[in-house]
Parts: sequence; structure tokens; C-alpha cells
Amino acid sequence: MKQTKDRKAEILQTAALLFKQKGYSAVTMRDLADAVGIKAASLYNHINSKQQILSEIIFAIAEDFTEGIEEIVAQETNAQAKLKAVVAQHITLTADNPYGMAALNNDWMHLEDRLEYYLKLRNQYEKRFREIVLNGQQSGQLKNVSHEILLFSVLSTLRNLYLWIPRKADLQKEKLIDDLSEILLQGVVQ
Amino acid sequence: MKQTKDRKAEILQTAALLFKQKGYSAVTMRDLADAVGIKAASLYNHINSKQQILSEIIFAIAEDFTEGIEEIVAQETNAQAKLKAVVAQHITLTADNPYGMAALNNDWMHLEDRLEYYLKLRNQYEKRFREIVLNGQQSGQLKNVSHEILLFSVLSTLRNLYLWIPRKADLQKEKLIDDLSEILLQGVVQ
DNA sequence: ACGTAAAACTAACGATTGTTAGTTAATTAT
DNA sequence: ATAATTAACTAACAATCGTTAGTTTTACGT
Repeated sequence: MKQTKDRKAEILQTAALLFKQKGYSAVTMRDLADAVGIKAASLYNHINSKQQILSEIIFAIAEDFTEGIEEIVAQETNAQAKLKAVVAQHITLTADNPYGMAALNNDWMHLEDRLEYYLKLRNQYEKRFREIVLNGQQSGQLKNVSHEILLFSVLSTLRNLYLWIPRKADLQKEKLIDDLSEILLQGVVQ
Repeated sequence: MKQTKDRKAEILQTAALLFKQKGYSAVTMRDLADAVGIKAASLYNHINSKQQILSEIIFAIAEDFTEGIEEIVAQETNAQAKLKAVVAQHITLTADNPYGMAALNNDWMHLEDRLEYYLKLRNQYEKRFREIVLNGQQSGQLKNVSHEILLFSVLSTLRNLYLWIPRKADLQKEKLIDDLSEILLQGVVQ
């Protein structure tokens, strides 16, 4: 028996890594058990089901995002500062848990019982994000292109950070926040 | 029996849709057969394996991208025009086959025998894209931020178009090309 | 009208899936 | 030291997986 009081955390972390590599459906409980170094049946001393593993991984992050954007919306700052805060939040949360972010992005459709709650959180997040963009356009700070395209474009990049951040061994978070905000807000042309 | 000479095309198209909804591993041959309106065993009158379905879906698109970017690199235009051409290529190919694009993005890791060839095509594509960016930076047209961040940011948005384009029933392709190029190249701040 | 080929069907295969039952070993509390 | 609890194990389950074999039905060229 491994001497540790949080085998469960190890299982969730390992599962997130495997989910990122092959997707939820392609990862078997035996794959997961092998990666942890125990037998598949032993996993059930720590978790109730494969479903629950996915659920815990996803909602640990999803709720952070929903709470975070509420704080950003409440800030008394201009749209540009709020957008930079959103970029910073994505970078921070992704750096904390990149493989969980992968599951959040790619495996949410397998949530089954808790799918509805996930969609609620996601819609709430996007609604707040949209508010920031629309306010920024009304105040003349942001360009008057379709706010849908604008939202899609920025969010696509932010949601893909889980692919990029783990490749950077020596991540300088503050520099990444500055550089990525610059690119997303001001563009890439000199 | 359904009166059609290209059941195979229907199978591939339906498979791409299902792969987008649930991912390759979660789609069973019985799911696919149901969606087509036949029995699972009958699928094998038209295709050799589940693997082959994925492979045909992905490479039909992947090869288009690789060929397309070679043409763009060969253009005698500046970096900004080349980047806009890349945006246009992504929008065109994604609009032609959004569900295939989803498989290309999300299910490539299940290619097994043909995984190596896929990675070769993808690396070739990214290498050409990088050339465009580096040339643009050297000539002073593009900002001197990390070209890796720049590449990641633009490519993330373009690779996510498969999520956005099918939601637009009345897609005005030329307008989308203009708007998205504007946002990616010039940013969102007024 | 009839023969041939294409494409559907039913039935089943061996392998693998998530999970449970029952048991043994290891850790912790008294 | 011993009892109680935790966490590992082996073995097996019913269900489902991709796929094959063999058969029947449909469509088409002559």
C-alpha cells in the first residue's frame, strides 16, 4: 500500500492527464489503475465511478471560472482592463491545472447527470464575458465588429491555453499575461 | 436498400457529425449504423474499419491545408496579406466540412497506423505558418512579441472555427474573412 | 424476364468495458 | 499487543465493443 493520505488526489490528477492524452471515453479504468500503480478494482476504494472522476475534475475548475468573472465584472475599471483581467484569470487557472482544463474543454459532453449544471455555468460565464464586450463597444473602447466574432476569437485562444502552457517549462506568468493581452487586444500588426 | 450510389459518403459524413458530438472513441459502429438507418454489419459493405473512417475524414482535410499553405507561402505578397490568406483558407475549408474539422482537431490521436503521417503534415503546416510570421517580424510588419505566442493565438482561433461556423445559418463568408482578419491582425481595441 | 452484383439482413465471435463481491494485507487507534 | 479501519488484492459479472460469416433482399444490365 502506498503511504499517502491523498491517493484520491493522485487518481484525479492522473485521470486528468490521461483524459487529455486520449479523451475520457478512450481511457479505461485499467489504464488509470496502471498509471497509478494499483489494480482497477482498488480505484473504487477512493472513487465511486468513472463519471464521478470526470465530474470532480471539471467542476473544480468550472466553478473557479464562474466566480472569477463575477469579480472582474464588478471591478470599476474600463473594458480594456477587464479583458486583461480575463486573460490573466485564464492563464492563472490553466497554469494551476492544465490537464483539468483539457477535460473541461474536451470531455464536458460526457458529464451525463451533471451536464445541465455544466451548461448553466458555461452560459453564465459567457454571458458575463459578453457584457464586458458590449459595454466596451458602447463606450467606444472596443471596435464595432460583431461582438460574437470578437468573443469567439478571444475565447478560442484562451480556451486553448491548456495546450500551450504545459509546453513552457519556465513559464513567466506575468510576461505571458502582458504579451497575450497585447496580441489579443491590440493585434499582431506593427 | 437505399437508392444511392454513395452510401459511403453518407457514412463518412454522418460519422464526422457523431465524432464531433461525442468524440471518436464514444461513437460505436451501432451508433453510426443507427444514424445512417442500417445495421452495424452493413457498414462493412462500404468501409473496412472504424479506423479507416477516421483516417479518411481527417486526411481529406489535412492534405488540403498542407497544399493550401504552400501556395500562400509562394505568393509574392507581404506578411499581412499572407496571414489574411491563411484566415481565408481556414474559413473556406471549415465551412466546406465543419465536422471533419472537428475530427481533425480532436480525434487525430486515435489514428494509430497513420498517426505519424498526420504529425508530419501538421508539422509541415506549422513550419510554413511560422515562416510567414518570422518573415513578417523581420521585415518589421509584425510586432516583435514571441512568435510562438503569436502563432498559438492566431492558430487557436482558426482551429476553433468548426465550433462557430455551423452555428451561422446564413454565413457570409467574405464578411467573416474581413472581420476575423481585422480582429486577429489589428486587435479589438478601437 | 432473368441473372448478377450490390447491399441489406441475422446471428454470433472473442475481447474489453465499468463495476461488484469477497478476501488479504497494511496502517492506525486504543 | 490487539482490535479496527483502510486500502490493496483476485476473480468474476453482465454489458457492450468492433468485426466476421452466412443468408436474404434489392437494384440494374441484358
